Amino acid sequence: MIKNNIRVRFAPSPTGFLHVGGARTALFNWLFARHSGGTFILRIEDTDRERSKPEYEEAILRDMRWLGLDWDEGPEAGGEKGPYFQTQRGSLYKKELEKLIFTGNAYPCFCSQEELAADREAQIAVGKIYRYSGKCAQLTADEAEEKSRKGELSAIRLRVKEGFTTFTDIVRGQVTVNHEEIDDLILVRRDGEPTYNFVAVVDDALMEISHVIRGDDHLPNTPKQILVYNALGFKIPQFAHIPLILGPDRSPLSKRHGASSVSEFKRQGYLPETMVNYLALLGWSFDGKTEIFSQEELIQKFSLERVVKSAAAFDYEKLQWLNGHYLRAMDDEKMFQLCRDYLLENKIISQKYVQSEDIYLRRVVALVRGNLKLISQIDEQLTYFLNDVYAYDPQALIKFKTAENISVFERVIKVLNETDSLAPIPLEERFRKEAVSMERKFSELVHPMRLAITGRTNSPNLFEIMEVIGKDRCLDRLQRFLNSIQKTKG
RNA sequence: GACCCCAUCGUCUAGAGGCCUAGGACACCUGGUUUUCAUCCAGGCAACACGAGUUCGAAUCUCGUUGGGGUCACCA
Repeated sequence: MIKNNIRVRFAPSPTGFLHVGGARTALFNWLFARHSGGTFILRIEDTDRERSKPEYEEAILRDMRWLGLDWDEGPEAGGEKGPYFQTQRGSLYKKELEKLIFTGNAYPCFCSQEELAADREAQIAVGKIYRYSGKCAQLTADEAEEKSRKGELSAIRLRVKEGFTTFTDIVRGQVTVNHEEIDDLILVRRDGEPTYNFVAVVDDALMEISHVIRGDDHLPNTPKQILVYNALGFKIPQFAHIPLILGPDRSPLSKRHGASSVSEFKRQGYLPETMVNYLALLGWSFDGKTEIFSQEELIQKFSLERVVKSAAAFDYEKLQWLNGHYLRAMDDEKMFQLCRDYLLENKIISQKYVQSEDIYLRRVVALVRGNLKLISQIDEQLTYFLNDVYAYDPQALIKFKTAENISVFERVIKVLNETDSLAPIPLEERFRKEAVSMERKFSELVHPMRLAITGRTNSPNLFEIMEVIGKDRCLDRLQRFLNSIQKTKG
């Protein structure tokens, strides 16, 4: 496919799992790229060597793939503008830094951390806002050289002149910041490591990023970065800052609200199509009416102009409803595979059982799937299919374990014994007739039977269950229930 | 605290001066379908944060107040 000049990127730090906020940022970038025929780039911002871990990096790639967010350039994909790991781009930063020093847009700062800290405290004590004094900005080239010759270490700062920076954000509109609000920011630390606001700009510029789509939290960084773009002589990209995702209590979404990382949602039994659809709806809408979007429809309909400005609270209930929707729409084979994988992963059933009972399991899943909103709920739907001994619902037990039900169960067992085929429709017909002849309501027959055969008051179609479980097991279960009534009531 | 951003039902949102007695979805409530649950169907509850302007007319424009969020690092 021929790509145009639209290039966007998602740039996670491998310091943790992929958070839903990050996932949505990635999604919006991806949708924008796919919609416009542009290029989607994945860049790993791993310069925080203490917190970055390879396992997080792997997890992020895995979760991105699970969501279906494929990247055109980046780790494992390669690309012309690499490397795509910041830790491998040191020489590029060095080269750009030299440009800045040569043009006088950056200068060495010899102030020690202690000095700066003291300065800060002094200013705060007087009730002023802390700003770097600009002391080292005054140093002449000779003075600076003299200091370095004496072995004094320096950080490198950007020289910020007076004035205002204005930019137009695609979702926020025009934003203006007075340079008084901006310090002479550090570009390279005393230890030689470049800082985020410097490397992000260099990377975005060198990778020819046309649209920077990222979280709201970067909005205050943007004027600083524009200053760096200008100092470097690079073209400024378009910016689009998307609002943050909050928890149900409107504080930033975190683990204490429940699941907050993509892998956690996956583990709980959510589908990737659910996550993509829901995340797209969180902060974006098409017409305010349509709720269900396939990935193709999202690509076709997405636009940054329709991204909302305000932060959205994550609604776990709506997510679950959506998942139920996608689960219902799924074909039996895929549903079976997902359930089987879930049951195997959580060691609820063994590989051996899956192999020997393949047909049985398929029929069971097809039966109970109607009640699932999460794949993980398959577990508790399965109890009476996997075990012949199970607890009875206590309330229902009181209701149905009655002396008068003795004759009911005797009849039911007799009828079932005389029945050869358990095909659900004729079987139901047979019991309907039986209810009439017993002068009982059909439900008065079905409910006690359900309790005996499943242990519960609700289940899928009882007669389909009976067919799947088989005549012998059903008779055993009915007989066992009858015996227990006779023992206490007889 | 300073600076920046935001503000429509409980939640996600539609709404870009008259189409709004504010629409849709989740949740909730009622009824229907079903052997039960789930589904499905029908209906209901429920919001323009507040106060001043501008205007013939404001959810929509302006200002202020309040509330929420973000950022203020030699973290990313």
